[in-house]
Amino acid sequence: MQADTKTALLDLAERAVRSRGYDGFSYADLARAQGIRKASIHYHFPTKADLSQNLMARYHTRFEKQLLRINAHHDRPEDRLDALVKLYRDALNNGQTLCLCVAFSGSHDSLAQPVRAQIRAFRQMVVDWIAANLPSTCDDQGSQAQGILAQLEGAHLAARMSEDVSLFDAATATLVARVRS
Amino acid sequence: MQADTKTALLDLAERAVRSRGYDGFSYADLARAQGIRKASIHYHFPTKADLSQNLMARYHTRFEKQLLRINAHHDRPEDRLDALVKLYRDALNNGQTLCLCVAFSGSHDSLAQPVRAQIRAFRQMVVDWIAANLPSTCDDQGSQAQGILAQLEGAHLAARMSEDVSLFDAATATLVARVRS
DNA sequence: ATTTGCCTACCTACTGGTAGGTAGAGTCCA
DNA sequence: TGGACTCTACCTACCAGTAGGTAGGCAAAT
Repeated sequence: MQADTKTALLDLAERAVRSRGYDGFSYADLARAQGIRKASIHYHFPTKADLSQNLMARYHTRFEKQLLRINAHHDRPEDRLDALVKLYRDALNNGQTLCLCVAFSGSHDSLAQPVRAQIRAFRQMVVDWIAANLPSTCDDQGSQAQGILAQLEGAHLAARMSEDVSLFDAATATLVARVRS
Repeated sequence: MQADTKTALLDLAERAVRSRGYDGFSYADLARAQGIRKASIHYHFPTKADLSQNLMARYHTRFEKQLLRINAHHDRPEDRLDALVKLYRDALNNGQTLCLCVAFSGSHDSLAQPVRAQIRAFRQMVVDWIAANLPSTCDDQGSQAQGILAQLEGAHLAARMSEDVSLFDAATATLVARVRS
């Protein structure tokens, strides 16, 4: 089952990047975890850059789908923002993993150019969604959205460092309140 | 000049961690940059964990001093917050480096326990300073402060990924405005 | 018969860390 | 004054282990 192994490898790699960083995991780790040999990983993903691109592409589409689901389930801007915060909260996995985008950002210099572009595109996609779902009374929706995403990602970092999701809650408590006001 | 070399190594290592991450630099890199042999680095800092501890300790005291300087130069809470934002902006080095604390956070699993504790202590120190310098009209100063630090660190990530300091400006534009209101 | 998905076996370069040595400066005692 | 000793700050040479990556083979499925 090619597809199964490939997907399993992506799952393992995603968890690895999000918990240990891009420079913190190796093909050997992946091979061990999946129970196959290192060379077989190269069959599915010739290079680490290639693996990373697949990782980001999948993450992008998956995340975008979740944003659309939020739109489908909630009408009011405040509720949509609430749901976004919850989405990021879940992504934390109890303080064990960062958002893939945040995890990659720390290893900027080690990343291949296409991956960097994908990360920028991902951020822009999320910022655009936030901006579009801000109450129309907000002024300067662009900076508002950038600020909100920054706060969400920073809250991830804080919670990850203490392995404590309550730090995420504390750091985002003001978020929705700010938008409502 | 023992002190000079040791300081130079700390400077190099700090830049390395902040631009490439903890798992993204090696003793060999440092040795090359300083023009001495790898083994000589081990003379000054027996292990990488030891080096990291020195790094964080120095960063903590230096940063704390800068916060005290802000207090000495500004009286109004808004001005102090403004100065803090400027401090983080400068730390970005034009999108080339993260805050040391953020840079370490992504490699959580690779860090020695004492270093993790130092990072948590650093964050707490900054949060306490922010909380203490919030307008007294603010309610829930704890979450406010956590939220502000998160936004600053998230803004760092955004700017780092695009190597563009203007993203930091966009992501922090709402910050002081929020406190003033 | 070819493709798929894995394997063994290997490569070069590098990882953090260690063993043991040495030039030179400073200190201490006679 | 000069020999004995110690300390600093570096060195060469090495260790086991790991990094990402490659060449070529083999069995099963299509």
